Amino acid sequence: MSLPHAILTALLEKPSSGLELTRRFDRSIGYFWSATHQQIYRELGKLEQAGYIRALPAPVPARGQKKEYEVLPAGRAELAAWVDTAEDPKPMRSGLLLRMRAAAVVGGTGLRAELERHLALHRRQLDEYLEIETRDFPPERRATEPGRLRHLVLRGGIDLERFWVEWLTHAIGELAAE
Amino acid sequence: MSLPHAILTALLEKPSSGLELTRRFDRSIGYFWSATHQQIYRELGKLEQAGYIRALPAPVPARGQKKEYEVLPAGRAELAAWVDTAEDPKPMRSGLLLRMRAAAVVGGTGLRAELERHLALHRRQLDEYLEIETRDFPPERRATEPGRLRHLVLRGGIDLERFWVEWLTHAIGELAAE
DNA sequence: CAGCGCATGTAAGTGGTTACATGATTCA
DNA sequence: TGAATCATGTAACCACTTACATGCGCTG
Repeated sequence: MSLPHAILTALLEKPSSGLELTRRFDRSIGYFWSATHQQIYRELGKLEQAGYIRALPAPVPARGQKKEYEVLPAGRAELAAWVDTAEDPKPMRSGLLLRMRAAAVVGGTGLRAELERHLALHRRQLDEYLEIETRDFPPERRATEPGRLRHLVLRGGIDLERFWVEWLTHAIGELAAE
Repeated sequence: MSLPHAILTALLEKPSSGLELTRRFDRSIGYFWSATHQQIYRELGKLEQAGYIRALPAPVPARGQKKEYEVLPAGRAELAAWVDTAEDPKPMRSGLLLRMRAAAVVGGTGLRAELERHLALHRRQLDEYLEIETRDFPPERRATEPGRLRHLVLRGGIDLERFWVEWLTHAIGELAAE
């Protein structure tokens, strides 16, 4: 039940239309809470009905016309309340680990290549995060509010990708040593 | 679309009833592909219909009676084929990181406590994995088939929990330094 | 024989994915 | 004016979650 809160956060950072939100999800919030444009439009409708956001008055309201949304006080209050709720981490789900476990039972020749492929993908993601870090968080901005929290979030993404790169490298080495 | 393959893997490791599978998911395969008993029963029905598994002949087939399943050759073939397919890693989804990003916008007083809580949970999970490692994978078994792949999978779980513990510890330290 | 735990299931609801539909704008 | 692109939306489907229902077997 977190998509609406992801959208509220994004809209507070900057009022946007549905498609703009979609794009921003693709390269920012979506790194830890992804969403497609269909989800976003549906959710925008619900949030508007709930009185959490409103569409800025548009000259010609019609299908195919851009519609900008902004967060209302009730929406900000809802988000602030949600921030202070507790929620257990969801158990992880990794198709790759599952594949590996299955390979331990039935064998399989393509596993090595699949590990290499994932390694390349995670390396690319790591590089992307590191670029964002040097661009948006120069050392002097890292310790000051409100950048500190956002930098910690990015750090989480970076360290997670590093974990994958290291584990995959290790796994490939083990498989090669057969 | 991986639950059926998780079940096939588990059944190949050891033929089981639905409830036994549920329990084994809770403390083994479920660490990287969790499932509830409702999902498992439903999926067992589908797998049986597809001819991938069969129920071992029971003395009294009736509701409330235990039903053991075993994998048929077609099921093993399906699993072997699946192991050699490619699949991109799904973008991660973390409610905690989202909360943190929201806190950067609307503030929030409970974030610190929530981080501590998650830290405790991840520490406990890490300990559990480490116990499994010392119990099931003594050093001499780690390099030999077929334990090597399974040990790599466990290693993945361990390193992932270590990542969380380290990141959370760092984040809590940063927040304390206000 | 009542109550509890084991075991298998059904039903309804939610959230996310995939495929498609429609209107507006721009530009060759 | 027709094709490409921007922008908003609908519909069907699928996986997962939550709540509940039912029957068997053992034990007090």
